[in-house]
Amino acid sequence: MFKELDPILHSQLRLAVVSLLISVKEAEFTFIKEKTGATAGNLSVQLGKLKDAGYIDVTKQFKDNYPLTLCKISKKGVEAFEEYVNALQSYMKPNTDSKD
Amino acid sequence: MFKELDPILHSQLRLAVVSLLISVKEAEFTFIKEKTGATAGNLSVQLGKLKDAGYIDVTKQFKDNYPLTLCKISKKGVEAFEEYVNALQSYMKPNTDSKD
DNA sequence: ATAGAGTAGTTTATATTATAAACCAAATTA
DNA sequence: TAATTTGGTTTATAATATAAACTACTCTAT
Repeated sequence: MFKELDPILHSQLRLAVVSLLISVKEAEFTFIKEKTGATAGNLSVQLGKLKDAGYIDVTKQFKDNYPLTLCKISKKGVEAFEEYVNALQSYMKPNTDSKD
Repeated sequence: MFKELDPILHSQLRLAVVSLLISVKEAEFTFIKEKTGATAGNLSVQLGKLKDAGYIDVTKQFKDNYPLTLCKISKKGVEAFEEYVNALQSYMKPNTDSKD
C-alpha cells in the first residue's frame, strides 16, 4: 500500500541538497548553505551522510587560499531521488488502488 | 527556493495515516495498523500527535465488548496534507525557477 | 608582528523523533 | 480458572536532527 521512504532522503535538508544538486550538477558548500538556508554545522553533517550513502561525491580543494568543498550528485544519488519521488506518489495519490 | 515541510506530516507513518484517512474518510485503529504495517505502540503515539495537531479526530467507543478507536481526517488535516504535497513539489521539480 | 575579525568548515552536545518493549484492562477460549 | 487474545497505552531506548562550540586557517589594520 505505502512504499518505504528512503530514510536517507526523508530529511528536509538532505532532500533539498539532493534536489539542488540534481539541478546544478555541482555546487560549493557555501552555495548549498545559502540555497537551503541550513546552518553550516547541520549541512556538514548531512553532506557527510549523503556522501557515506554514496549519493553525492565530495571533493575538497583550496581556492584563493581558502578551503573549498565541492559536491556533485552521483548516479546512485539520482536513482535514489527518483525512487524516493516515485515512492511519495503512493502517499500523494491515495486512490491509485493497485491491489495494496 | 525550498518550502518548509510540515514536521507533523514529514514522518512516514503519520503521512501514511493521513493519506489513508483522506481516501477512506474513517478508519479503525487496527485497520490503520494493518494498512500501514506499523506496530501498535508506534501507531498509538503517532495518532496522538496527529490528534494534538488537530489533523484528525479520534473517537473511542466499544464494539462487541472491545474498545474501538475510530479516526477521521479533519478539515485542518486535509489542508495540511495538501499544503505538504504542494511543498514537496518544490523538491521534486527542481527546475521550476520561480525566483527562489 | 600581532591582535581582531572573517572564512570555511568540523565536532560535540543537546533536543527531538521514532521505535520497540513492557505493561494494562478486559474478553475469549480451553 | 488459567492461559491466550484483543486493543490498545506508557515507558524506555535508539536514531536523527540541530545548534553551539570549536578548529584551522586568512585577511586587515596597527
